[in-house]
Amino acid sequence: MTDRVRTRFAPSPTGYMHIGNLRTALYAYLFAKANDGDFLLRIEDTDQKRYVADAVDFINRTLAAAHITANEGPDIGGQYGPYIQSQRLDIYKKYAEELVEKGLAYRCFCCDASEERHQEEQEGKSFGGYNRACRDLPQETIDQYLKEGKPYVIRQKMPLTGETSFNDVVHGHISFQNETLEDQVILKQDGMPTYNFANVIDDHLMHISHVIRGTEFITSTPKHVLLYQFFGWNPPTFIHLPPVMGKNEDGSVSKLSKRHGATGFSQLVDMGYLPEAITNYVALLGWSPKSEQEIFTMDELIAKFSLDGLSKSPAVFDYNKLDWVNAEYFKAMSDADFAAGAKPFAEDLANALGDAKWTYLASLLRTRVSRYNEIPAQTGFFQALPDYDADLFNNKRNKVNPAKAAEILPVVMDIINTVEEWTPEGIDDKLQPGVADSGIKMGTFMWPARIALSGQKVTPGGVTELLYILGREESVKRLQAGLEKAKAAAE
RNA sequence: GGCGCGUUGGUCAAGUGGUUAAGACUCCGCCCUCUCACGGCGGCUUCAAGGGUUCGAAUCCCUUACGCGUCACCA
Repeated sequence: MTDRVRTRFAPSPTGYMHIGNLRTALYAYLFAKANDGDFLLRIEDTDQKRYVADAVDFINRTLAAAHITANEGPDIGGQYGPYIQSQRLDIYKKYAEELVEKGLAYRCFCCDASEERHQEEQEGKSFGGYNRACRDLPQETIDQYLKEGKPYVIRQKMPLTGETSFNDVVHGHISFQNETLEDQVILKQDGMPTYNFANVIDDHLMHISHVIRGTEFITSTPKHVLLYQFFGWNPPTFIHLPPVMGKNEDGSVSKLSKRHGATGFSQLVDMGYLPEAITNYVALLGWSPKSEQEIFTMDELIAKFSLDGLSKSPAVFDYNKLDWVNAEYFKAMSDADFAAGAKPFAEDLANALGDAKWTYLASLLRTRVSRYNEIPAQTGFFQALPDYDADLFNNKRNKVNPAKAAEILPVVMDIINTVEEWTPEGIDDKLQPGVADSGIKMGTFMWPARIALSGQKVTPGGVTELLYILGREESVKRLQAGLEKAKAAAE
């Protein structure tokens, strides 16, 4: 075999992919591409109990959205397929039998209800482990059981002494005492292989050169290494990634999961984060380009990615930083693209405004939101003037109060009456000189207008922009109502 | 509990025996300004603790603490 770099992403089909999993896929993809290698997708569905319908489709869609494309996989095929483990059962069976024949594995007829045993261990803290009762069964007994049709599993025969070690790219040399290794099941009663077995067989058969996966697999790696030895195969290079953590309510952290809120890739997209931004942020969680650049296209990531930038310690997922990254992408977008992307998040308003005004509004919003779903909160007043309090007319800094507002508002209305062309420029052409003529400071002058127009102190854009978007008729109506409100409050 | 891995500001993180310990996010202040935002400038806050080794340690060694992971016919 050549020394071509080949990596893989091997998820089990649960209908969910949080960004920790996505990151694993991303790094495997980046590393392969950075080295002109192949990246493949393999579905590890050896646990029928956990199988989720359409999960494979979901994984495909997620990877596609993140622009992570496989060279080989269930839908694309490839010369080492099939790429779905449940379709490779005869392969695992063959290799498991080979190990039994070599005396490196054995049939175990104990059939203990492992799930219950596991439960007990978890709760009772009795970390017993399998007692190896069937490890040295006499051949006659085995034949007898087989004839009776007694169900069995196949277990890996671990060495009882010595140690097994391997070199991990991020952690260095790691070794385990063989006596601590359980005679793990490699082939289940139902004929399915376990993860620890199928993984090794497939990685070898698919010529995987670098195994990139989470640290949770580091303790099972010696078992894998032993399996490679049993078969006389060269193990791949191991790269164990530190976990992505989520912040718990009490301030502690733990491995990212659904408990931590919306951390699924698709959930984040639904919130209005751009797939590119999510990928960009995730790339930086646990890997450093060792430069000050933080915004990367996928091609740049591929060009810059290298294993020595991987960190050993867990990283905490931070929405603040994701917001910032996403905002950077917004700032780099064209108004038209932003308007199009934002539309689904404010469908009614966009339709009511029409393309021209919606695009204009979007241009104002583009630097003011860090994800699309912040838009409704900032634009609700365009569709319906909120029932605001006249108290809003008070503003110390600009020396405005309801009485002052009652003086200013009529002037505003007079000015906009003179506007000929209802465009931002046309409005501003009258507004600017009008304010100057009034002798009132700009900030003071605009304050009551903004309140009357929007019913709130903070608006995306200034009065000119609000007037334009609202339209002449609606603007006058709101200014008039504001005047009444200010007058009433001034008395 | 055994085993494994980890620990640089609130978060991400550079740093590999000699640096004023980068940079980014967050937060705060100032400037710009028709509010907000953008942009510009500045500030707060860090080598988990204790022992060594060394002329010199965030960097090397040991111990402790803490965190995470793992001990399934789950992956």
